[in-house]
Amino acid sequence: MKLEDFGKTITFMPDATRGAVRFLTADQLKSTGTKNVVVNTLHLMIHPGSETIQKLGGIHSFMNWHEGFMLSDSGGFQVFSLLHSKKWEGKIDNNGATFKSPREGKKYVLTPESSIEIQMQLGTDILVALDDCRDAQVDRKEAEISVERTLEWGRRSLEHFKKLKGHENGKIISAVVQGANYLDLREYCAKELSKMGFDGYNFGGYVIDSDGKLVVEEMKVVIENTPKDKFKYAMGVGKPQDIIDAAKLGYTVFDTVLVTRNARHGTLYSFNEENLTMRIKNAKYSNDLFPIEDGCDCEACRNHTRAYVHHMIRIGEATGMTLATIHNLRFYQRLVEKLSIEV
RNA sequence: GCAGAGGUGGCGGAGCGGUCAAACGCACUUGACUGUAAAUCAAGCGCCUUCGGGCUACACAGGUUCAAAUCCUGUCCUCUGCA
Repeated sequence: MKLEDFGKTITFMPDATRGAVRFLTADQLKSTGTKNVVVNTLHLMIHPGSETIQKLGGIHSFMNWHEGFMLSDSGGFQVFSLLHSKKWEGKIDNNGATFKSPREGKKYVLTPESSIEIQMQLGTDILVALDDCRDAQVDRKEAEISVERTLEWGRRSLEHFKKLKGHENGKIISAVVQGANYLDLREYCAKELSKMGFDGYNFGGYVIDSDGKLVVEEMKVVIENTPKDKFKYAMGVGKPQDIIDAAKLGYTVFDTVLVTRNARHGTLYSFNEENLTMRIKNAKYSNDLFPIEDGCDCEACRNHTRAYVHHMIRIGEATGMTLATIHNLRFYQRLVEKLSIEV
């Protein structure tokens, strides 16, 4: 597939935040039908460092992943999940964000320019402009700050991308639309970013409200106010139903941590279950000889019983997490295949 | 046999007169996780309940006390040292 066709069909990208989809080897990931994956700028910047990855031949080669494209998230989500939520010390101003890693006590600075620089060094194909990500329900004033900063950081990111000849080097760049749950701010942010001319537009912010519902109205506004011929990426979306709903709106690119994290925690997906999920750790599966999902062609379902996966996960054996992750990712790829046929 | 230590909920292990249905782990039951500081986190976990509370419990049997898992006596077990 050519990079200009990215997002023309629905794609689900697992998160390999620190350079691996947790508990899977590249071959195992490949077996799930996964093509494109997401890595994280901040986490790879801290370990092992973007220069190191560059010296080692780039992230594709480092991870031995050649099935599809790699997208690097800018670190904007960590501005929200680590700094705004005060899990890490640091500060955010109009120039950028400073993260103090509690593990090494070392400071890391992410500016629009440095984020792009790092992403170029990583060697990913699809870059993301740095943004100031916020919760879905921040107050109006905070949302306005977030939008203005995201616009300015978007402008600077794009400028730096061009300066480093991103397109000439075979890369594309997307921008993130912020605005929390204020529809007019979403519209404003989308329109302003669109004027700048990015290759794709991402719906950013925390994608679910306090009731756990996908913020559909906000997502719709962003679709309506960004160029039709550019890909739309719903960052962090989501539960199977959320992906179905977002795809109906026009989003074609998805990633979420839920698939793999749920797998590790024992929540598995199945089209045979009423709400599409089953909790494999539940006592009732302890002597169940059926596969996780009848009809699934993944390694876990072809070779193992629910009882086995139940046991492996309960005793904390890594094999259980691996099998569960393989199954959940295969489920998502099958989900996306179904959606592509319907769309 | 002698000397010492001890017997607490499914297990390990606190408590050593009242605030103890009993800390803290583990196990168990259920739930949550949405651009990953998550192999994490939360709730429940004697029995009954109209959710106010009630009942039975800390080896067993007695006793002291207003009050005992906690103090005393006896019985039965377990472990460690010495013979």
